[in-house]
Amino acid sequence: MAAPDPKTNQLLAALPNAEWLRWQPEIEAVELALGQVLYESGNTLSHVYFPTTAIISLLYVMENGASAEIAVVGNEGVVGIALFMGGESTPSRAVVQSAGFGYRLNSATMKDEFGKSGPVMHLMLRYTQALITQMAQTAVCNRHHTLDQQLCRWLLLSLDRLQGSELVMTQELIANMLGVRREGVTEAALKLQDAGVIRYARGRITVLDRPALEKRTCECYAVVKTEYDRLLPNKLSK
Amino acid sequence: MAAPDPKTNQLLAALPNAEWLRWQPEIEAVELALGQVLYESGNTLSHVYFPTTAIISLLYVMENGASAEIAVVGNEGVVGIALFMGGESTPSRAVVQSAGFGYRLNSATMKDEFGKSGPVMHLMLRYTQALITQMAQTAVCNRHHTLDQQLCRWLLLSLDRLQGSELVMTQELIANMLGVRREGVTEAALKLQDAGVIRYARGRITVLDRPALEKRTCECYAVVKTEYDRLLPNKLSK
DNA sequence: TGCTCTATGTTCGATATCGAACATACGGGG
DNA sequence: CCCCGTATGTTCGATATCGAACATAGAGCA
Repeated sequence: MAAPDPKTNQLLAALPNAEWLRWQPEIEAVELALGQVLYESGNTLSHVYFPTTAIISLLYVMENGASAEIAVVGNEGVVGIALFMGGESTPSRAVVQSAGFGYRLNSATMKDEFGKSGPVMHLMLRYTQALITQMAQTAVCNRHHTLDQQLCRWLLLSLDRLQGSELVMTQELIANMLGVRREGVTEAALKLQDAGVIRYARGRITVLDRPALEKRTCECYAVVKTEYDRLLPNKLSK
Repeated sequence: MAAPDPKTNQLLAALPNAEWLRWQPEIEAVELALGQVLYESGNTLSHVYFPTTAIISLLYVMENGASAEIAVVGNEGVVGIALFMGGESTPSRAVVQSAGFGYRLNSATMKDEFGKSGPVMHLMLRYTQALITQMAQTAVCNRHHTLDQQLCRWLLLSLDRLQGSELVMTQELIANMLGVRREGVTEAALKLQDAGVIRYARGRITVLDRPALEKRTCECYAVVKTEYDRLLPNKLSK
């Protein structure tokens, strides 16, 4: 399978032509395998990644090895904001949650472009604000909502970043993302399957009834979605 | 009580002299009363606030009225990052958690200064990255740690933003911040009081043994603290 | 002094999730 | 075709927190 058009990534697509022409020779297509680690907690970043068909999880791994997903990044975003935020690293890990393709840009070029201020900077910052909303809402959701609701939210956020309606993802992995036990995910997923909302088998989950998922999830999904739409309207992609 | 030196705020203190001289005529001292709302979810921000002695909570209020604190901002930071991130608003509310003073700058000036790129931008972005870490860690903590641990984390984060070791804060308010029931806070606080770590009475909490708090809290406190220290070293304040 | 409001303390059963152990079952490689 | 590893299903007691109701007690004010 060949790498998709770079403009499949919405941030790359939103670049004004002048910037895009400057970047074009620098960006590099990469295939991202399930489980691949794009950066490790505390390490200096060598590249930023613009996913096209892959989905990346930002997760925090605790001292005892348990983990929790802080945010998820797909073709709407970029992995490695610490680079242009000025911190160079973050205390989280970026892991490929769904295999696919993306493009990467070396850190020096990214920082150069960002430093020119202008449209690249504003685009990156608006995206970062949307990401902040996702993180904040994850905190709220972890506090107040049931595992059933959170699973729906997670499925919807993943779905929004995929082409079809099938996720290649075991319950075990979802449990790691949500920071709960695998058995809990099994129970919640069973309810959804019994209700005809999803169907799954051995690491493949198919969403059959998206509206039903939206009915079952908490307000957090809509808050995040609305904020992404507001900050990164698709008009930009034209 | 008079307003403290603006440079009590570490971001203002870290400004290079040229920027500081430009800002000085523009910043305005404000007294911030307990419970005062600096901005409301979704509203366009008219100012950014640099707390000196006050502490501000960023919290998300759910549809059903329950709330959860996403992050806390004291004299190390600034309230209203959405302004320079480009979003103008956020789906959260900023409330004064501890009365005190601060300075504010109107949004036009802030955006102007930020747009000049240079040191103001980099400072604001590094701060924003630290804030992102705090939010991310709040999500992790909400998922994995006990109320006892979270109360300790919360007390420590507040303490770091105060002068003395006394917090003016009822258990009811702490419960709102943490997104738990008041009774839960009472139980956790009782354990701490029985252990001689804190003492409290009718809305005043005194921390007697800070090291003990640090022993009882989870790793989240240290992660956040370390990241703030890394991104905003005190060298800047000189 | 006494009243009243607010802050804190206590108890109860209900519920969600955990932790662990074990059962089933699909599917690819030999 | 069978075996084995991985994915999923099931159960049980333990625990943390919830939700609600009620008890106590300091603090300010009439």
